[in-house]
Order: sequence, then structure tokens, then C-alpha cells
Amino acid sequence: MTSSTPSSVAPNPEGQASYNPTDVERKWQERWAASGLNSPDLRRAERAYYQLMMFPYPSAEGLHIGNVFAFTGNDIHGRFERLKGHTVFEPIGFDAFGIHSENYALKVGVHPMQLIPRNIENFRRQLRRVGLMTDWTHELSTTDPAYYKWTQWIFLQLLKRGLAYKKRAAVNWCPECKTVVANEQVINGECERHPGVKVEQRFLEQWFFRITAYAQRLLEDLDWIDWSESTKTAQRNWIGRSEGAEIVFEIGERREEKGETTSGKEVPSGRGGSSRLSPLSSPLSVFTTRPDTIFGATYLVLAPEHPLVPEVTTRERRAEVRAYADRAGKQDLVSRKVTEREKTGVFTGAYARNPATGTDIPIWVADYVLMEYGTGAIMAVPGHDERDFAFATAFGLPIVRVVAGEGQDANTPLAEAYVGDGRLVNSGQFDALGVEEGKQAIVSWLAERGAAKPVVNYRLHDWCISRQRYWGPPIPIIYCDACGAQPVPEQDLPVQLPFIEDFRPDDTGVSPLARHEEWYRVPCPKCGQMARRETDVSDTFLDSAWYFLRYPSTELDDRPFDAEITRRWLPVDSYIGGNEHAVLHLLYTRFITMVLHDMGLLDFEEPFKTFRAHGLIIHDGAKMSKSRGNVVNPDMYINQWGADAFRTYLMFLGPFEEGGDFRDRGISGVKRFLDRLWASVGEAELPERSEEPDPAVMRKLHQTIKKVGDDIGRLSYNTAIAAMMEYMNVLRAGERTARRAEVEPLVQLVSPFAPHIAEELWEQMGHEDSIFTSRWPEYDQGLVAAETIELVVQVNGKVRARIPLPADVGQEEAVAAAASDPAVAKFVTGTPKKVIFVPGRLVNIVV
RNA sequence: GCGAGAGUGGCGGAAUCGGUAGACGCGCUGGACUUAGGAUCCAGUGGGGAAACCCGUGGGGGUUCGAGUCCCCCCUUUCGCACCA
Repeated sequence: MTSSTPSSVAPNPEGQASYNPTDVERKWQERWAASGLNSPDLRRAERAYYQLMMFPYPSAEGLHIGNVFAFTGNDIHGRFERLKGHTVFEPIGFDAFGIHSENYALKVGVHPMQLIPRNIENFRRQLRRVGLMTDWTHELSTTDPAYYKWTQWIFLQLLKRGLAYKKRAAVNWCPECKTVVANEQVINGECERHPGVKVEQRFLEQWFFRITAYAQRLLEDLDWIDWSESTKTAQRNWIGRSEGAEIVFEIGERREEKGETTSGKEVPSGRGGSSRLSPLSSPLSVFTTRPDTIFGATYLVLAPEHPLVPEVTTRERRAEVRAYADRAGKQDLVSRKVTEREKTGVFTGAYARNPATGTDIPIWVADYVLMEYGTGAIMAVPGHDERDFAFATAFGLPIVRVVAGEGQDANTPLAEAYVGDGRLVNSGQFDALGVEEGKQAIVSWLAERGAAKPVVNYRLHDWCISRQRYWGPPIPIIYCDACGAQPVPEQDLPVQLPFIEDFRPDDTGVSPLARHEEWYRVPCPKCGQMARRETDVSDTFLDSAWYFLRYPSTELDDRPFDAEITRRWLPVDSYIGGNEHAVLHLLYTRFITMVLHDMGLLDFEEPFKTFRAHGLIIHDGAKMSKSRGNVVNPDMYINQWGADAFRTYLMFLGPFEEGGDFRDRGISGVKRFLDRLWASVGEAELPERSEEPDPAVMRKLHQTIKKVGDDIGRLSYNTAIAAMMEYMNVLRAGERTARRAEVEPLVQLVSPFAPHIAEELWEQMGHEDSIFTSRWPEYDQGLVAAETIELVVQVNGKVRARIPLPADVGQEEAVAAAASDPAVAKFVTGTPKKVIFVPGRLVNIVV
């Protein structure tokens, strides 16, 4: 046992001015590891508390200061909960699959199977130095076959439940990278890594998860889960629920050209019965959130990819429409959606009958309508939609006002789209209704004739999980000519990712695994005929969607997670991470949890009881970046100042949930504080100093205990540290030296922030067990309340005096004391008009 | 454009319920100790003014006995999302 080995740490008599963090920190890190202090017995633990931090991607650059900041904030909360009596589980792992690692491996020419273990080892070394309360016996990596076996298993469960399906979908294709690139990697239509190279659109067969089936539940639970409000808002926006209606339009070719509606500014009469439509296709459905404006719908627009486009287009217009659709199809997916782009489009030659007005309105094809939202078709109301207005203006289509706002009427000209509230006009029997009443009335009116129904739409799309890449878990599917797509039997999992030298993607649009026949040729699990494995791998976000379930059960290889352990430890009590994952990771995790819940494998459907987003660290007022040369290397600071000072400074430089500015000079103040703590304990331990504590100091101590505890609870670490510093200033005011009873609880308060020095001082004070097996000090409510106050005296709201008085002074007494103060009396002439008394705080005399 | 934040001394930041603006720290000034100081300790430190006092939380209005905090308008800025009908 380490306690019997001679300590390399110098003793602390005479209150040495400073201590050597290197020795202290090494000593305690070794001791924690040897004693298993941070590895709770997960099967038996009482008062279980799961303290989770988003696991890092193990980059080659090593631990980023942002990681240290986040991990430290997480650790402080975990250590605090432990001192409050919980058994805390604080695991760690590595999110090591994905395009990030793969691209880096390609760049340096090292195989990811060699690179990743190296990076992870470096991360481990750096993380250990930070002094986290990590349970290293439950470490995991998403690249471990023992882990991704269960990632593949989850895929199969979704498949079984009809929540995984395959379809052709558009992707961004960089001809230079010879691979699919994410939307985020497309800049101005060009590849991020190949400026000047236009990204193209390609269509590939891809696997999807039906997350949209859970859209409503994902939205509703946001009302009760205890998460950062900013994160919940981001999720609500991402899910993007809109209520509206689907409206059906009869479509056809025009036979008679009376009552022209496509030229001039004339208002459609609403009685356009003179023309006749000969049907070209089945009726067309559009989605709108503004059914109230249907009397102003003067044309229809289809997305270029809409399946009815060929049917709808008349023979004369066919060539032009096809050319337009082809051009739109080639464009990359990002620049297609730039708002400022000029509107383009082409007339199909066909017309639709407006079910409200009976008028025939032209059908256009334009790329400002997106196939992936709603029905891929819209009714255009240029009078009340900015995009439709711009389009109608560009192509000379009629613009009709059907909503009149304050001070407007049916004839007020429209210089731009009016999107505000108001009353319906030019809308037949619905005139004078408000916008909201109008929506309801018009939808029910149309619904009677089968022309409309209320519909809810979501912006959320199904989750595409296919990646035509190498560095991920192979999707466990086998394609057989006879039997079709077959799931890999569960007992055959994992489908191991093979080691291949040529993991670089090429321009075939399929994964590098598709070049390895020896790997993908396998017998069909159903009929035994030779068949072919799926060569795509799954998205990294699937790896990270369930890792928190695995941590407590890492030693099991026959199931993803143990039911009993899971009941004891989950859902996660406290989850902390960056807001860059506000939507994707955090939404996918919730989705997978709900699915597992519906399968009866989990008794909760929300994975994280509380989630708090931490802030970002900048350096000397600027974002850290390699090109700026201001990237902070944690090793350097830990070498120079010690992990304790580094941790404490990171938590001191700003509010944890907002981040802050790292300035090198700032650390010295925190280091000085720890040195003063060290000196105080040394002095207090001298025999001649073990006097009775000072009651005034004890009062301050109890106030500090309360404040620090409250602050840690709401992650207000910077103010907790400030409070401890303030107490230190009282403790050592003037030439004063601290007494033992005054300083011992302070060591406990400091321990979540600076665990090593706290352990060392705790030991010096004669304790044999770790400080983290002790209990957080209780504060005395009677001492917390101030005995005397400085009553603020205002005259007309201006501070004129501060008078020391007992805290419980009554109004009469307080006012009398105030009035007799010369500085106050000077401003009070005659009888006051009014006197405000706030007990324990102030008196305001109004004259 | 839409959504969510932020704007307070020379700097990082406090002010939890509408009640002392500037806690705590950095930096700076002066002093003590010292062969020495980039160590330690003590005192001071929003601006103006000799003082009494006056002014001060991005700008302008308002509510209130009282506003950094609440309401309206505007400016700047960070981060998301971006033709979602």
C-alpha cells in the first residue's frame, strides 16, 4: 500500500510559502489508482449518481484546453456529489471512429488502426494528469469490436422494428476527394478541401433511420426534461413543427384560353368557369401553413425533382422543363439553398384549378421549392410570402392582396409581400375574418369537398446513417440475389472491420471495402448462396448515440448492457457537454433511447435527467486556432503551475456555462491562493497555534460553506472560487494566522477544484482516509445570517449614509437612526413624503 | 433573413427576488522586508473634484420611492439555422 512508502513530498512545517505541485500530484494520482478509490462497485452501490461528460474524439493533437475545461467542470460536480454522500460513477471513453480520424490518417499516411491507439494512449496520459475522478476500469472506445458489435446490434433492432430502411438519396460529391462530403464541407458550391472544385450532386442508395416517426415525442419531452434552455430551443427549431394543411389541386391542360390569368395584374374573378381543364395527371397536393391566403394563390410551383413534373409538363414545354430540372439536379445541395439567389424557374404549360376561386392558375417548376419538405409542391401566394413575391415579380405573375393589416384595405397596393396579421379581403365569404379564424374556416370549407385536410409537418428529416467510407462499423447487412437484403444473424456479430492497406476512397462512390472481395463475399445467411456484404459503414453519431448505456456494463460480452445495473445507474444524473452537439448527437441519443425503451429494454425514454452546456474558451481575447498560433497546450501549463492551479484557474476565468478568456497571467492569482492555503494549514498545525477559533471568522466560514455549495450546485464555479478567496482574505487578514477549525473545512471546500493539494493537506492534518471519503461540511444556519448589517440610507433614491445596525432592526428604529445621521439630515428638510423600509437592507426617504 | 445569447473599470469578470454597481482575480501605484526580486507581506486603485459633492453598467425613451436588472425603439457583437412554404 502506498501509505507505507516514504513520501517524496516535503513536509509542511512553518507554513512554507509555496509547495511543489509536481510531487504532490504524482503521489496522489498513484494512490488513487492503487486504491481503486474512483471505481465504485456498480452492482452494490447505494445512492448511485452517474456523472457523465461527452466523450472526446482522440485527435492527434492531443487534449485540447476546451476538453480540460469541460472535463474539469464535470469532475468538480462529480466530486461534490460524492462529498454529499453519493456513490459517483464518472467514466471516460473515446469516440474514435469517423471521418475526422480517417481524414487525418489519410493526410499523414498512417493507418487509423495504428494511429488511433497511439492517440488514445496520449489522451489517457494527459487526462490522468488533470486529476479527474475517472473510473478507468470502465473505459471504452467506439472502435473496439466489443463495442461496435452492439452498435451493429442496435442497427438490427431498428431494422426489425421497421425503423431502418434503404432509399436513394442525393449526396454531395467532390470529384477531387472522390467521395461524399457533408453539407458543412461545401463552401460556395466548392469543396472545403479543394477550392475551385465544384461539388456535384449524386444519387446513392443509403440506409436511413426513421427518426421522423418520433418527431412529436422528441418535441413533447422537451417540455419537462431539465436541460439548458438554449439546447432545448435549438432542438425545437431543428424538429421544426409547423401546423397547416394539405390542399388538393386538379391539374390539366387548358383547352380554351378565355379569362386569361397569366398576364397582366387582373384579379382572378373567383368564377373562372369559362375554361376547361383536360386532366394530365392525378391531382396534386401542396402543403401550406397559410390556407387562409388561398384566394391569393395565383400559381403553383413544383420542385424540379417532383415525380409529377414529367406528367404535368405539356409537350411543347417538355424540352425546356427537362433542361431546367437537369441543371437544378446537378447543383450541389448547399448553394441550391442560398436565400439571396435570384429566383429561377420555368412554366410547365399546365394549369391547376384553385379550389377556392375556381380559377385556373399556371404551374411552374422552380428550385426554390424543395422536394424534401412538405409535398415538394406549393401554392404560391405572392401577396403574402416574400419568396413567392420575388418569383412573381421576376416572371410577371399576378399578385393579389388577401390580407389587410392595420390601415390597409383590399385595394392597398403591395410593394412587398405583407406577412403580418390582419383581416381577410378579396376572399369571398371569408372576408373580414382574422388570419387565424380564416385558416380554420377555409380548411373546413375545403375539407367538406375533400380538397383539404389539416396536416402537421416537421423540418426534421430521417437520419441518413450510411457512409461510403472505411473508418466505421460495417453495416450488418448481406445482399443475396435470391433473398434480397438480409440482416447478419445476431450471433455472427460483430462484422469486423478488416485491416486494409488501401483505405483511401476512390471515385466509384462506394466504400473502399467494396474493393475487397475476400471480405464482402459471404454466403447468404438464409439460403447459403454466395452473397455480398453491405460495404458502407455507419455514421459516427450512431456510435455515440448509446455509449452512456455501455459504460456501466463494459465487462459484459453477451449483451449491450445489463438490465439490473442499468436500473440502478440510469438515466444519467448529470450530463455535461458542448452546445455544438445541441441538435445532432443529443437528438439522436434521445431517439435511440426511445426506441430501446419501446422495445422494453429500458424503463426510461429520456437518457439524461439534466444536461448543461458548457461554454467555450478563447485565448487572449481570440478564438484558438493553429494559424493564429494561440492554441493552449495543457501539458505546458500543468508542468509550470500544476494541475490543481490549472484546473482552478480554468474554472475561475469565467462562468462555466459561458466560457471565458484564458490569459496566461491570470493563473498566478489562483496559484497564490493555493500557496496561501498550503501555508495556512502549515501554520495551523503548529502546536502553539491550536487556539480557539475566532467567532467572526467562523461566521464567515459558515457563510462560505453555504455559498460554495450553492454555487457548485448550479455550476457557478467562478463565484465559488471567489468566495473561497474572500474567506482566505479574512482568514489571513493583516498578520493573522489561521486556526485549525477555521482552515480544515476550507480544505474540503477546495477539494473538488484542487483535489491533489486537498488530499495532501488533509493527510497533513492527520486524516488517514481520502478526503473524498469525508462528508461535505454542514453550515450552521444561525451563523450564516449576518448579525449586524450596514443599513443603506437613501434620500430620493440616492445613497447618503451607511449605518451599522443589528440585522433584525425594525423600521422605526432604523428610520430614527437614519434621520439622526448628519449626512442624511442635510438632505431631509421638513417632513418626508414617504419612507420605504426594506428590512435588513435599506431605508429610502422621499422628500 | 430567422432563432438564441452578450454588451459593466486598463483587463477577466461579480451583483441569485427591482434595493450599497464594480465582489474575486489580473494589472497598476505606493510602502515593508531584502545583496537581489518576475518571491512574500501591507495599503490604495471606476471617472471628475481640494472638498462638499457630481457623473457613471452600448445609445435613446419609459415604468418605479428606487433600474445593470422590467417595458419600447435603436446600435454593436458572438453562436446556431439558413428558400422549410
